[in-house]
Amino acid sequence: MEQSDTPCGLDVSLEIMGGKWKPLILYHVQDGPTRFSEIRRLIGGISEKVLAQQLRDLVAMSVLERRDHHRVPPVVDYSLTPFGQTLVEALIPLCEWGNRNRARVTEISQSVSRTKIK
Amino acid sequence: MEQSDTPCGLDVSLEIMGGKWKPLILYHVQDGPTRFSEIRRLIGGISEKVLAQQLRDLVAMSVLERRDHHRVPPVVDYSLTPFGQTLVEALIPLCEWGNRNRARVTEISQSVSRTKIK
DNA sequence: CCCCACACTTACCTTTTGGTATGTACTGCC
DNA sequence: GGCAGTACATACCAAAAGGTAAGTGTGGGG
Repeated sequence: MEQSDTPCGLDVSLEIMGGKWKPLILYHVQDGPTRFSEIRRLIGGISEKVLAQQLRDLVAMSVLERRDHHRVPPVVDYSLTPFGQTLVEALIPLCEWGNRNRARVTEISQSVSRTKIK
Repeated sequence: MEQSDTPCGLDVSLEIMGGKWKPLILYHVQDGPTRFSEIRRLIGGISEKVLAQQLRDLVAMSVLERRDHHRVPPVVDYSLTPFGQTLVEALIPLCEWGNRNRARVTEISQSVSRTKIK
């Protein structure tokens, strides 16, 4: 399956943060411990099931740390591990690129979807 | 659907290069015009159908440029547009992160899949 | 007493993504 | 003459990802 010598590390990063939501999760957790429901509100559009799933994945990859405050009703929060912190730093240029090009990208993708309909 | 004010541009970048293969394609095209079959060989593991599809997407988003040399048997190559070049630059930190952490990530993901089996 | 909030889990279904196999028009090589 | 290679398209199918709706146990507010 792997037949190239993969000089580029993208396959590694994608194994951890590949998927629609994981980069967004990492980004929104970066300002300190964040609770489940707060992450959900920050991202917007993600379902509880999927968020729980992806958080479990990220914890398993030791990118995030889960803290259960053992209170009832439940209080749990998530924060970056030092390892996760380095990933987020590598992610920041992509954030900036996205912000710089937001207008252009929305414009292009609108014209693309218009030509698809016709 | 979009209910947060999305201060982070990741959603924009992900719209363009989200998916399993697109970042890899961009990476491998960066050294100049590259032919279809060459990209395929460089990446390894991608099918013709999917590659053709994603190349079309990337061209539609004006990240890549397609040149048909109008020869038979067909000769076509793909290269980064100036716009695409800026994206690849934002992608490089992730490559480097992946290369730095390749060993660690493979180790972790192996122990994860082991615990899943048991 | 009723309902909501919390942080999930589970069952079920739809959508998206990816893969396989085949075909195409043509040329160069043996 | 037959086969490989080129850059795809197309039909069909399998797998993965994601969404919806419901349930869980508890406590606090009305």
